[in-house]
Amino acid sequence: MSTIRGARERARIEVTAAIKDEARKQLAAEGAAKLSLRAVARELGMVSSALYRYFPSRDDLLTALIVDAYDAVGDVAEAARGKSDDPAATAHTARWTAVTCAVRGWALAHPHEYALIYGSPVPGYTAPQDTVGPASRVGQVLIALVRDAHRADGLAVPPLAAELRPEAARMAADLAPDLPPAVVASLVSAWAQLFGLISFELFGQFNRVVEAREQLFRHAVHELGRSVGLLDGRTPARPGATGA
Amino acid sequence: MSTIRGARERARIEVTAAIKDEARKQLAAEGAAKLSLRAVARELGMVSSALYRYFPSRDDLLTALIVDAYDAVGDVAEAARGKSDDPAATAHTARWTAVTCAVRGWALAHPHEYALIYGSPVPGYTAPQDTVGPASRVGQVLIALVRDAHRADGLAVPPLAAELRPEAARMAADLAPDLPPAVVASLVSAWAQLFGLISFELFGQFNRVVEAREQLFRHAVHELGRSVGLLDGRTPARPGATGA
DNA sequence: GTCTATACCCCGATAGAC
DNA sequence: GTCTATCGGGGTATAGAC
Repeated sequence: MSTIRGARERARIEVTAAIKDEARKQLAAEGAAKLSLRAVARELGMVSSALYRYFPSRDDLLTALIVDAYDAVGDVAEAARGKSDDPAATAHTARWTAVTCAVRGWALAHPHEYALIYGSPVPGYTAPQDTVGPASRVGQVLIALVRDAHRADGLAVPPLAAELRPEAARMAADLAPDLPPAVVASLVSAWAQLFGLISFELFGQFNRVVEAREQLFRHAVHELGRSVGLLDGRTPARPGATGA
Repeated sequence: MSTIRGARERARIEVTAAIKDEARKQLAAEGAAKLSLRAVARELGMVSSALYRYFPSRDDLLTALIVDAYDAVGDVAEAARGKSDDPAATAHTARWTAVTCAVRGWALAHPHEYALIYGSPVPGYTAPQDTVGPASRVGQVLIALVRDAHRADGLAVPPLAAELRPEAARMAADLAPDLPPAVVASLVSAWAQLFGLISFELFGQFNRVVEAREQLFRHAVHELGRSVGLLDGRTPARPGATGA
């Protein structure tokens, strides 16, 4: 009996995966707004009403795709933090570059899933609570990376406008109490700016403007790394530098 | 007879405007992917086939909305460049802040039109040539602003990675031959990063993360201004500075 | 868990009368 | 330039048989 239930569950998992795979194909063809259970069923040789046993509504399927996409890019970012281009474990800028380039690489390889999570919100769809954990993973990787750098080499703490000080303190308390508030504020900015670079490339704003996109990206994220205080070999010798 | 033609043309312009206004409302409710001529006609008390006298297809209506949106944000940016917060005409960072804040303000006031032009591309729609001019206007404003600063006070030319040098030269030749290539490359990056900040705020990535969004934005764009070489009062005294 | 059938909607686009 | 009518699609979701 347990084997029967096991077999049934296995089948269910397989069909669920097939539905999501087909849905991802449709995402590419028609976009998230037009994702339809019927079309997925048709392509799978099923009838639409059968899908409702797997996903109670179109929005639930969409949520599953969103969670999967956040997890996929989160996996890629975490893996890239583990192995950097540079063998020296202390080369934190190399890791910063590795993580940001890995995120860009995933986005270029999965443009429609990227658009699903970092593009315009799907009209009429409101993300349930299930998505907030996965959505934070790339940010967590960046925080962890900067934290490592802070502990090992210190950071060149960036300047912080007076009007931003309370918010920086609040964000730091929320996100990384062990980091200087100015670093956390710059990191949140850098996080948004990083995805700005990727989105412009992916969404066509760089058409007829930028050709060597990887070079521009690497240059920009290198500067972003500096903006959050990463030192890339230089010893601080600047007033704001913090020790390990 | 000329008055008749005038009246007809006036009526045509008014109906065209009414169609676009209603289409913009639908953009907000359903998103660009689901924009439908039929729904627009229904809401206007017309029949769908009548709309085809004004827009030969759904995509043509979409194109008109896209061009209008680019022109609207372009207008706002150009106006903000004219009048800055700071009375001193040479306060180029103040103008930089004014322009970027104006763009953000327009985006917050018109989130769906913003999503139409800076969000995920509409599936199945390819932008015709008509959009490329209007699409470049904000970028042109930023270039003009930096050019003014360059002529008046000089710029602190940012560092330029060797691998980016050819592309920077190419972009400079295309976009602003009178500016140092390193400045042009940084400006293109800053342009993308600026919209990254706005998109994250608008598309919900800052939910539960950033509260004082205007303060964070102002801080970030101030740093972006520095990254392209704006001096904000400081005299350069740095090796890369260029005179007027 | 899959099927058929159904209720009740939506769309783009065109033809031809007025 | 607006209308009716039409072609030929599309969709979500449920009921009920098997």
